[in-house]
Amino acid sequence: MAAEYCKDVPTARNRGDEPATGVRQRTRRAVLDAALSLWSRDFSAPLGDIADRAQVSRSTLHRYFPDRQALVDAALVDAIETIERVSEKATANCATAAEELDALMRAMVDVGDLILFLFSDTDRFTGNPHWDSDDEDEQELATLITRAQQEGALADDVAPDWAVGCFYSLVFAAASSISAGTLPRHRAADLAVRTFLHGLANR
Amino acid sequence: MAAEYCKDVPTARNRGDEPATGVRQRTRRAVLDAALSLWSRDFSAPLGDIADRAQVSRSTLHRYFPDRQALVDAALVDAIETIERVSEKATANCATAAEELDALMRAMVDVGDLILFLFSDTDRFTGNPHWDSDDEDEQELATLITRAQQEGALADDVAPDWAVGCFYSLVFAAASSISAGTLPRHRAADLAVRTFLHGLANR
DNA sequence: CGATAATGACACACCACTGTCCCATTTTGT
DNA sequence: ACAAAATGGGACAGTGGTGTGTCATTATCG
Repeated sequence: MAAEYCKDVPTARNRGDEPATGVRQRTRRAVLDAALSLWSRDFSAPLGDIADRAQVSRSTLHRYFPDRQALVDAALVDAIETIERVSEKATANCATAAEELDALMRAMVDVGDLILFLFSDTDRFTGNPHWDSDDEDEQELATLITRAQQEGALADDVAPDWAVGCFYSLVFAAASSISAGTLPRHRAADLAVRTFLHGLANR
Repeated sequence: MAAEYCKDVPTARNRGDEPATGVRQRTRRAVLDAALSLWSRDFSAPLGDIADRAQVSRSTLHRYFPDRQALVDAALVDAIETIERVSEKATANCATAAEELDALMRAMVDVGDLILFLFSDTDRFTGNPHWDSDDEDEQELATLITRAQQEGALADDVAPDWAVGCFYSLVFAAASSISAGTLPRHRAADLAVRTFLHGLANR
């Protein structure tokens, strides 16, 4: 018999990248959300659990994402896209670098699950072709921090690498507090911003 | 035939809790260290990998820890014990609460792998009978923070819960930087302490 | 040296997750 | 109402981690 079998339905690659009309786009989104939601807490969560969370059969999940790796990749790019979109929107009209850091951190806290997914296990995506997109973001954050140092908002003698790691860690902490119900969202964001800006400010 | 079979050798429970002479104690330690080292980065690491890291056959590993859960429990209590011991030693002769926080954070950074193991996945040990021991530590840290607030070293309007989470997050960040080779140990510890104390200080 | 302790190397059976395939059923759009 | 699209629900084999057990070999200690 012939070589390629058209499986049963889509996979988004079986069709010529048409915008993925209504239904398909929605279930795809549901699966991605479920994956991000579960994998942000436990990356070893099986596909069956994700399908359940997405209220979809495992069959359907496999139709959209042939294997686990495909879903991982898709979740990765989706998370990065969302973060970039949210970040850009949040820092649209900021005067100073400090303001920008403030807004950026609050935006990150709002999508804390994605941060957890991306950074809770550093070498989870090493070697993934899509991971580069995020390196750019980190670089962008590093330059933003340098700018804040030049403006005097942050101390000069702080290693930018530390500032970046510190930034994400505090977002992480805030997101954890929120998801654990320890602190209300706005309060957690306030504290994270305050801790970051004061902690790295000039003495 | 009788009920219980003595397996092949120890398990530490088959014998009457004698101090576990030389060899046994050493291999047990090697396995625990391997488990903590691997699980601190990837909790789904299989027992075979741990046995390899400990330079021990999987058979031997199972002789010391009958099943995965037993090793998890043992690693948990061992990590907690180490942390408590190190903490106590570090904060032995501190005058102020701020000094104590400083020393405590540096001590935590030194055993960063254990912190990663314990806190990288919050609900990893929920329901574990041995997990309580650590709750006490967190409580102790909370009271220490309250004391620092009374002494004026930390701001009053900071929620103790946040301070605790923030404390561990910064330790986490420092440990990550060190293990990634981004920063030398002492530098990372300095920055973490500085960020914490300044970040939560009065304005 | 000799007895016991400790280990290594396998061979299994078991189970959960994965990926594939098929077919019946429901939903969507015309 | 009708055809195509989308889904659900299985059955199935492959795979990797786990736990148990046996036996031969090595290390340790009296």
